[in-house]
Amino acid sequence: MTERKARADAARNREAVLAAADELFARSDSPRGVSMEQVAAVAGVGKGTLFRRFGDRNGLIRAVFTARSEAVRAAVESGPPPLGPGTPARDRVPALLDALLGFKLDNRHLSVALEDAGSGSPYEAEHYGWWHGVVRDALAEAATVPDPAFAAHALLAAVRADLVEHLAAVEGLSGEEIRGRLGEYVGKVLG
Amino acid sequence: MTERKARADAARNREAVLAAADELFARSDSPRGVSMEQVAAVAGVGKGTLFRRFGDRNGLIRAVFTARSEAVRAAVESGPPPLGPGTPARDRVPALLDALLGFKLDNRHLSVALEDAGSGSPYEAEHYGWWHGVVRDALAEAATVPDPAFAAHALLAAVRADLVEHLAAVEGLSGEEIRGRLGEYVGKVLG
DNA sequence: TTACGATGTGGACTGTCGGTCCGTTTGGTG
DNA sequence: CACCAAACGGACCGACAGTCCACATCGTAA
Repeated sequence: MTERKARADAARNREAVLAAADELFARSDSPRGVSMEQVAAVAGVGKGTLFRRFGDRNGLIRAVFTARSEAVRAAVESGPPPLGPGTPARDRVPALLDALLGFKLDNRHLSVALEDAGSGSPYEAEHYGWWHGVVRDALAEAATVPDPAFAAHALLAAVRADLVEHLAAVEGLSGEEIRGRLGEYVGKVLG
Repeated sequence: MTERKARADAARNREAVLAAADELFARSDSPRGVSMEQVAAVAGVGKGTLFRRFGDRNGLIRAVFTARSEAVRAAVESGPPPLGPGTPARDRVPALLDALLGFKLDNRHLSVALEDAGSGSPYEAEHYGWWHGVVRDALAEAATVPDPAFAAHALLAAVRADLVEHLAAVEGLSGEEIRGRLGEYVGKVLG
């Protein structure tokens, strides 16, 4: 029964690393410009600690991403309409995609870093599976599209981080403009 | 006027490198598993030569990709309907996307390698700009969608290499199944 | 309070890889 | 055949992900 309590310094370090990584990814132009050594240094922690806690580079990025996206996830899983469950499917699909887009706009660097993903496609990340499931189910319930699973993939692809980044940075669209266009597009797909 | 003729060995080496890279990308599971040194070795060429000809890793991948996609490009630019110009826009859009999907299915490794892209998003590659232009124009002509530029991005996103790879490898769909679903989806978008 | 061992720590070290540099070779030209 | 720009190749460099292990620290039980 004597379960050793987790050490306090470990938790503190974990937070420090998460904060440092978040910070650095936000500052750097390209996620590849951020090295693990930098993260460790800024967090005031040794490299060994970093790898012990997060396994590898991807693990770290995923951890930061997960922490950041907790709020949206909660809103979708148990928030009020139109995002939460119990919304008419027809209205929920656009709301879901808009929320995801909003999140990516607010966390561009981080999202790009995650999809950059080193090895392993974004489609292996558990968070993608989760979004796909939610959107697919909503589409199925709306029943306006022949193959909900495929349509969910296709719609999610329309808000991929690097596309969003391109629209914002290269084509110079504002967040609101992108949201508007996505909304129209989703409307068209829903028929 | 005395223009020196290009050296024959240079051309030969260029081809050797292209072939070696193609080969290696096809064999390897992940594009990152292929190093420049390997390519050089298989091509029977020094590393210096490799970099002199192609600039950097991305340059090499782009060159291989460009060489491979010459045929599709030609078919779109000056081939017979429904791919070539002079096709009713309403029919051309699905044909374009199907052709692009077909190409990616036939060249999965290479396409993934290109989108992997090291630094720099796929949206910076000139070939993306070209496809986007063609699809956008066709959509504009068809006039069934409010914002052709955005819709073109969204539709092209639906055939991104890593998504196609995921559908094929993880979800186990055959090429024909993917084509079918994409066709339905495009139909829905065109309204 | 103290002694002890599980847990955590940090940074030196390693292997790999992209990219550069430069002395040498080679193919075309006159 | 002599010449030289173009092409070559591989030793070399710096950076970085990931490993390893001697050492420090926290929580526990006596």
